[in-house]
Amino acid sequence: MNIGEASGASGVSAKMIRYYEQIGLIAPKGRTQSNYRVYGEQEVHVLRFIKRARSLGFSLEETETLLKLWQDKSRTSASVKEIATTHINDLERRIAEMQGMVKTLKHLSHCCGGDHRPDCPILDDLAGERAAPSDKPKSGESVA
Amino acid sequence: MNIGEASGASGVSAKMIRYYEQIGLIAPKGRTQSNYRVYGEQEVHVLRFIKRARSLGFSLEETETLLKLWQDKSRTSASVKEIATTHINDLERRIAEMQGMVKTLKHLSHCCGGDHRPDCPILDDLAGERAAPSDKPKSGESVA
DNA sequence: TGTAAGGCTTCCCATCATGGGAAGGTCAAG
DNA sequence: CTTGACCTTCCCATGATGGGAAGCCTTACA
Repeated sequence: MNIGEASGASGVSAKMIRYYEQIGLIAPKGRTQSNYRVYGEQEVHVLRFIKRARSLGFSLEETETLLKLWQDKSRTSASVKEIATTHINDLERRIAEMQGMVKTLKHLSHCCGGDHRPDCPILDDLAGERAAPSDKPKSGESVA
Repeated sequence: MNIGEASGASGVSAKMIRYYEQIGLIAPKGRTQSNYRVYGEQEVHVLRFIKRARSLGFSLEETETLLKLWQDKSRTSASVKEIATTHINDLERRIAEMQGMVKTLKHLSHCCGGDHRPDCPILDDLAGERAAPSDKPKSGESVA
């Protein structure tokens, strides 16, 4: 299988397959005489594993760890679960951060006329003219 | 005011102040004879505006637009509100995406013993051995 | 007044994951 | 044998930020 076919079979772009090889995440089964990368079912399976891990938001570093655990038959499920749990916490933290932004922005938008006049609570807030007291009850601590 | 003082007064790192200048977002009031950047209250105000916009998740490009609107006294609040609304939608889309990941991961984690044994539904899912049917009712469409 | 510390300058590099594109070799079909 | 589609490597770009080096400037202190 050429890289193009492996790409089609795995959903990972050829560009990314080469990149994953470069960073040591994967390797082709071999090369043809003309230096073309050759892949088999095994390699495509690994690529699909990576794609799925990425789609769940794992970084390539985490994905690499998961990949090693997958291939290590003596792993413990606890070691995998720990990575997943850490990742869940990370996602939830980022979600909460963005939800805070949304909450503030919705409040400001609600207060903004959205008409032809220049008066705008959104700009007032950005400029530091406190027009949205409900979000920042204490000091000027950033949301992010 | 030197860049260091402007940084302290605005909460934007000196590194970032220089970068914002480089991309044309801001400019110092001037330079000293020895080529030091000089800032005034006005510039610090702009830096704080940028910082607040960033903390609400606006990109630098959006921030630039907001900054121009802020300085344009003939703007309409509708134009500002539109940017905010677009940004809210973007944030909500990303939040939903991550919530999907969390949902799947929590389900998998819940199914995972987290013990010393190697059996792990999380890895099984990544490997494509469908152990978590509740998330992917139809085809193999990625979450992301 | 000399010197040392610390601040400023520019320039280059790294991150993270991905894509674009150029220059050139290879393969398969016509 | 040519043409087009594929492959190779290499370089560059993204977005926002930080690190660090080399060298100049300023301030404070002895």
